[in-house]
Parts: sequence; structure tokens; C-alpha cells
Amino acid sequence: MSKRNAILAAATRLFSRNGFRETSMSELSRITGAAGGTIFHHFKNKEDLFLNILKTVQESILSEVHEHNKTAEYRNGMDMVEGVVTFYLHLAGSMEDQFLLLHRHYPYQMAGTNPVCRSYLESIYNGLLDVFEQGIRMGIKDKSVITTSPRNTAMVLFAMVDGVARFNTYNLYHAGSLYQDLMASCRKILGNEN
Amino acid sequence: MSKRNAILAAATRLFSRNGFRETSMSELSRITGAAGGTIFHHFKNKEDLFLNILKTVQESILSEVHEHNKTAEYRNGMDMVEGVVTFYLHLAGSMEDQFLLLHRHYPYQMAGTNPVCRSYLESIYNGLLDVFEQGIRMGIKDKSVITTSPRNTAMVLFAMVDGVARFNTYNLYHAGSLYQDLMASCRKILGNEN
DNA sequence: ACAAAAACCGACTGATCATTCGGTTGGGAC
DNA sequence: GTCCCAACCGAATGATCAGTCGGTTTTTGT
Repeated sequence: MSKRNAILAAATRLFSRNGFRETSMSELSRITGAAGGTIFHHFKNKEDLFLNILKTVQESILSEVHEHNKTAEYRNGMDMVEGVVTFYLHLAGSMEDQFLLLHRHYPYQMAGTNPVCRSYLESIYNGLLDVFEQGIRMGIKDKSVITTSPRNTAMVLFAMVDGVARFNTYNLYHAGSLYQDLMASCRKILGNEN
Repeated sequence: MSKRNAILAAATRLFSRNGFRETSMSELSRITGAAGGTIFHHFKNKEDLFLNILKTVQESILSEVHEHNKTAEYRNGMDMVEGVVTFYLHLAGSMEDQFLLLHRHYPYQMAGTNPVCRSYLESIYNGLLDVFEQGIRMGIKDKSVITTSPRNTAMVLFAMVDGVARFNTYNLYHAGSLYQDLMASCRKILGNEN
């Protein structure tokens, strides 16, 4: 199991940082110390290796989010959404490679032809959107949030947060300095007046 | 000039839809009808071809935005920002290939080592952000917009709009159905109460 | 009309790639 | 002790790639 895990770990880094096509199996072999044949013993081919990585990305992101959601306590729905936004930004920093992989184009391209890949991606995005929506619906009930379409509002909110996270990824602007403005915008979108 | 333009046009499509690495010069040669040597007569190498494309992407996007900004008339700053958001979404649809190229990871990777590439990207994003900021500043003056940090608000707004546009690109969710919610969120962020 | 330059051609090259295969090793079951 | 299977190895393979080069055609300036 040791070599297999080493391959998975190194491949996650390489696929994220360099991309699928520009990661070579020989480089992966050199880095992990595993022979070329060993990689193909554990994984049918390069695409299969990628799918295995995407699967663990899905599992780890969703488990992190759900874990956070269980332990965190919120005063109301608005508070929950703010907590989720903050946690998402934190997660994008601590699981940099995994998010980098999701911010690449290859997974979505592969999803066009590979249903398994598509299901992983949908699971990730639906899971994340669900948490946003949950907070919004709670906020509607306790009057801390005002909106008529919880799902759509969740999507706009998510697009905003993920867009800011991507600014970081691209090294164009620093997301940290946007944090205050992002939270303020979030509160305004949700309609709380203070 | 004919062959050169044909190469540029076809390469823009291929780089956008398939990516830099997964676009081969032989495929480009086959599609355009230009011999392999002809491509390298017009462009030093594959990277040089890419930079030429990115340059025209920058020029065409910025000229479209500035053109729109000149002809459009706004009642106030809030109106202008709304117009810019709508126009940006429209542009992302009508210049699909160009935006797809910008939504890929390769340009930003190349920008890490190639200053020319980085300057093109910065020019595009700064140009777009400037237009958002312009509307916000106008809105502050005419009291249609309330915010203390125009540039940061512009960035958050841009991240949101671009994030929604990317949902489309990834074929995960349909941006059209989010338009109303996006505009509503935009108005709320800018602080206008109606 | 003609010479020089620019556009164009396609076969060739060496490097790199994902994947295969025949064989070796090591540890658990009986 | 020996059978078995999974983990592991690394040389070999055929395909594909970006880029080169020597030569031909077309355009342009005068």
C-alpha cells in the first residue's frame, strides 16, 4: 500500500500544479521511486489514476465541509452562511492542491465524455451548494436572511466566493485583502441591514 | 497574410477548446491546410503563437468593452455598473473562445515565467476592473451607490460575475437562469435600496 | 521584365510519451 | 517448506510531438 499511496500523493501534486497532460508518468515514477510498471500495476492507465485522485478529492473536501458543519454553532442563518464562506476560503488555502485541481479545465473537459468524472464533480459542487443553501434557508426561517430563491442565491454567493479564491490561484490579486469586502458583500446580498 | 490569419484563427479555437498542450501543430497544420514549416515561418514556436493569440484576445476584449462604454448612456452610476455586468455576460457568450482561453489555467502558469504573457493578462483584468470601478465611483458621486472601497468592491463584483460565467463554461449550471439573481445581488452589494 | 524577399512546402529528426511484458521479490496460508 | 498472489521491477515499443531545413512558388518593388 505504501507505493500506491506515494503515487497518489505525488500525482495529486503534479496534476494540480502542472496539469494532466504536462505530467508525465516517467516524472511520476522518478519522484515516487516506483518503477513505471508499478504505476500501471495499481492503476489501469493515466486517466484511471486521475479518477482515483478526483475521488479522494471529492471525499476529502466533502468530509471536511460536513465535519465543520457539525462542530460549528451558529446564532442564526446569516451567521451560518458567513461561517461557511469563511470556512470555504480557509479550505481553499489548506487544501491548495485539491482546489487547484478543481480550478483547472481538464476535469470539466473529461466530464464531458466520462460519466464517472462528471458524477464526482457534480457531487462536489452540489455538496458545497447544499451547505450554502442550508444556511440561507435557516436564515429565511429566523428572519436573518431575505431572498425568494435560496438555491439561486446560493449559486451566486458560491460563484462570488470561488471567484475570489481563484484570484489567489492565478496570482493576479491577493484574496486576503478582499476578505472584509467579500463578507460585507455577502451580508448585503442576503439582505440583512446592519 | 491569409495563411497567417487562418493559423491564428484555428489556433485560437484549438487552444481554447482543447488546451495548449493537447493542441498539436500537426493538427493545426491539417485544419488550416498550411504545411508544418509554414506555421513556424510565421511564428517562432508554439509559445510565440500562443502569445500572439493572447495579444489579440487582449486587444479585442478591451476594444469591445471601451466601445460599449462610449456608446452606452447611463442614468447614474448604479445603472452603469448594471450595464457593464450585463455587457460582460453578453461578451462572454459572443466571444466564447477568447473567454474560454482566459478561463484556462495555462495562461496564468505561463505568466509566472513570461513577463509578456503576464502583462497581457494584467492589462485585460485591470481594464475590466477599471470599468467596474468607474461605474462605482460615478455611483458614489450621484448617490446611487454606497461603498467605502471602490476598487475592492469592483473586484468582488467582478469575481461574482466571472464566477457565474464560468459555471456556463464548465457546463455545470446554466448561467442564463441565474441572470435575475445575479443582477439583484449586484444591486444589493452596491447598497441601493429598491 | 527581373531580381530580391517573403510565403510556402513536406520530408525528416531526435526527444518524449503512455503503456506493455516477462520476470523477480516478499510475505501470508496451509 | 512450498504454494500463491500481489507488489514490484525496468527494458522495450510504437506513436506522437515540436521544431528544422533545403528547396519551390508567389509577391513585390523598380
